[in-house]
Amino acid sequence: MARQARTPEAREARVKAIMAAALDQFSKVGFEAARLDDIAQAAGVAKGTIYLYFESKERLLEALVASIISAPLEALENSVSASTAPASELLREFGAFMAQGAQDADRRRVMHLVFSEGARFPAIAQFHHREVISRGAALVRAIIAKGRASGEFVYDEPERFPQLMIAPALVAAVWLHVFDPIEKLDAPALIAAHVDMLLRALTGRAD
Amino acid sequence: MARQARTPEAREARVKAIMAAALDQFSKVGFEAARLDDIAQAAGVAKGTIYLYFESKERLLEALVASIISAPLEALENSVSASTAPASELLREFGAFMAQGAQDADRRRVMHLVFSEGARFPAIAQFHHREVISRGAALVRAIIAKGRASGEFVYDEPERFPQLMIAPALVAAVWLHVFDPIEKLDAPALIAAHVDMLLRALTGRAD
DNA sequence: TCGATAGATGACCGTGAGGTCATTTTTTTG
DNA sequence: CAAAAAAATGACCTCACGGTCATCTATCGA
Repeated sequence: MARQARTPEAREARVKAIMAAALDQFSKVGFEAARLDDIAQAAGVAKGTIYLYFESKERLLEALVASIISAPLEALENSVSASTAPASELLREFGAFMAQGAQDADRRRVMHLVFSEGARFPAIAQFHHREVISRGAALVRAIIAKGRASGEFVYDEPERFPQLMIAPALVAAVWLHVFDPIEKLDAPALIAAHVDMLLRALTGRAD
Repeated sequence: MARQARTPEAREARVKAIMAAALDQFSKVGFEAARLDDIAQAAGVAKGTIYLYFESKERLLEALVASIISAPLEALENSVSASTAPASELLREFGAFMAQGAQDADRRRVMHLVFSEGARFPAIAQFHHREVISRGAALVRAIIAKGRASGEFVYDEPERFPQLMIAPALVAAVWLHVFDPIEKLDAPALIAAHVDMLLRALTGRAD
């Protein structure tokens, strides 16, 4: 096995390789069933090496989930708060963001992991709720409030239940993992249809 | 430990007890982590007894998932096909059915199990798709087609993506399992809001 | 060039769980 | 009531995996 120079970059690359391999395994066989030996092998390191970077299998999962979330939501938040576009346009942007997320296998796999194992790992559920769910919900609420204020939207139920906006992303994540071999799903089209429907309901018009 | 007479009823009761205990454990700690010893103890039998009724842990999971599905969907199908009510009424009925499902902890737990472990157990994913997903989708399609035919509905995207109708049930199942300790969700209200929104989009009216 | 130090390794340990089966208990039968 | 049959039991076997740590290796400072 080739050894690398001990630069910080090499260290980071190694951590990334371990996390990528772990996501692979966790996602494929589940957290419990995933074997550290396999993860180590896939990452090109020895099992002991994993313990130089992560305290335990559970911490590895946590670090992994945290690492995937990162910047994208923040970019959307900035874009939305800076924009002067009509609320319907912002909702479409949100939809495009979800569609993009649905295309990204890593993000989908992390989502599915959170939904599958989150109940058993409060730290992960908490983190995901704080960093993704609640931020996404706030964004949806802000957009709808804006549309209501401008008179563009005449209906505000989804402001009470922002989950209704995010639902198709969840459906896509679950479907692509569980039912895709049985029946294919065009996730971006699903999300687009959902946004379309939402806008019809919100504006009361067929545009 | 009390022994029971060997009537068929006793046998069935024992099978049910084992499956109930198994659902408990699988749902609480996941399939892999669930221990047969615990399931046996909770069911009031010895571990060996489980193997008199189920070939393996995996078969136990399959039997369990299959057993929960049962009749309720069929009742809804019959009710819908017999009804002469307007399509919007039928959609609300479907919503009520989902809301009821969201209240039933066992059904929710099975749903969550399927979504969590389904990818690893093709038999389960296949079964659930055939017995629940595709039947639910067909029902939604039929209702919307009826509404379109009668001129009641002026929009048909959800006919292409019946998943959009079912989405909030999935959201509810996942949310109640993963995020409920962090943020409560009123699942029936969520579903009602969703149906309301769907109807606005479908009819083009604010009723 | 040569210790010294930090990093990496993988054989090994302990534990715990799925599954088996000889034994025990209950029921049935003659 | 006794003996045979069926059902239930739980101690035990096997094996695999998370985690450890003595050993080895690469890098670096002098």
